[in-house]
Amino acid sequence: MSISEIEPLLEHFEKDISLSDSEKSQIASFVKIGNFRKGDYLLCSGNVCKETFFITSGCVRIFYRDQKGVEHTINFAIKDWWVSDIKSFITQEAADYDIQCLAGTEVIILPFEQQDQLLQAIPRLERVFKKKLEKALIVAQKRIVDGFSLTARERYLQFRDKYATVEAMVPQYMVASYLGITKEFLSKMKKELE
Amino acid sequence: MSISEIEPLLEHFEKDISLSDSEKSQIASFVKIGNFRKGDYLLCSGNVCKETFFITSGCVRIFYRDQKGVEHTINFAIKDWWVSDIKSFITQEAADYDIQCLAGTEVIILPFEQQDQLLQAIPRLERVFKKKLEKALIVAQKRIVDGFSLTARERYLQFRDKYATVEAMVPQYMVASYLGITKEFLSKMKKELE
DNA sequence: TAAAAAAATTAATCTAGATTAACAACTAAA
DNA sequence: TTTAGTTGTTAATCTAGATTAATTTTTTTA
Repeated sequence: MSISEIEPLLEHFEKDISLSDSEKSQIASFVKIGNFRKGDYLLCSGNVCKETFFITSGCVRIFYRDQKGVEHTINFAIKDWWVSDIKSFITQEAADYDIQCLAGTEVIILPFEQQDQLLQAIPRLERVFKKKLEKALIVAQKRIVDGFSLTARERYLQFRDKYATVEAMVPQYMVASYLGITKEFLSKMKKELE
Repeated sequence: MSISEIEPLLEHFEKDISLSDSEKSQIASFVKIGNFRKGDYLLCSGNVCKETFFITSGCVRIFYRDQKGVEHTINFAIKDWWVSDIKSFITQEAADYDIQCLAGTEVIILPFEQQDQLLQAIPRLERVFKKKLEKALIVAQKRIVDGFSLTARERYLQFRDKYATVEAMVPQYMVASYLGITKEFLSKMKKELE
């Protein structure tokens, strides 16, 4: 890959650390570009998650399909976010989750083996990846607590507030599955809210 | 601290990386020992979380007290687990959560400033801390999904299975608050399960 | 050892949100 | 421009789990 093609990723890294030109080309040599259409899967549960994706445009969701076939959205990801099934990626075992594009989506792909090499080549990046994990954990803990302490309505209002961009990009029934409620109930709630 | 006093922490680290004797004494110089009685707070919400705790004996829980004063248990921690309010610890801003001892508890304390120094002194430890974060994130994501896809009964059975040790150490109403149900409902469920 | 405090149980009643099912609106392709 | 697929709405009914409140059991402390 050329440096210009992975500019969004470099900018993302440079929020936390600064990079020399040679480091930039090193990074470019470890990643590749992916282009996907709406509906495409970046990962299917049951397969091993062999790469992490950095979204440069579009929108994806990661979700779990339960025993009854009901889908539960774990997260949406848009521009400047990372996605993967982290458990599968780390252990290189079968994934529990699916990752699906909700629009035409461009990603920068960091394969498992290259991630190791990348971190060996530029150990300062450890900090960046660590921060990413910390942030994700804080958000996940908050979501657990919110699930316990807030009503569906309060969770929806909070979501609408914080993720307006996402709400505009995804079908309503996926928002419901992110909030942990049925699409019917979300529809009812939205009507009440006018 | 002497090396022998922090043996459990060293063993914990040595699951992932090996340490020289001089590194061990370095570690010892960064941490201190804490001894708390049942009911004591390691952290009160509103204060800054100035340290991470590594539990060597006893049991603690981290919980959130909501607007109505209802407590929601985010996690229990026993021997060989770390606890802190990670958001507050990282940002050094006021904590949202409380950490309370549920029994006489011995901890090894790693203060905020010393963590930095420790990681600078022994950069290989970054990997250990990263693994810790990854594991915590995987568990948290699973918990979100379980909250959406399982009944209270299924969640309880799973908890009982996985955390039998913890269940034996903590009052039932805290298990309920971990599962996201009321103590009354847990009591009813347990009766049905016989 | 009694008294007080903390934890657990029970049962009746209530409700947020699920389920079901029919229908309507929108989108996209042929 | 029709057809089929996808997404969203509405309304009736149902239920897992909450709430309330009284009572019992267990633990702690004096």
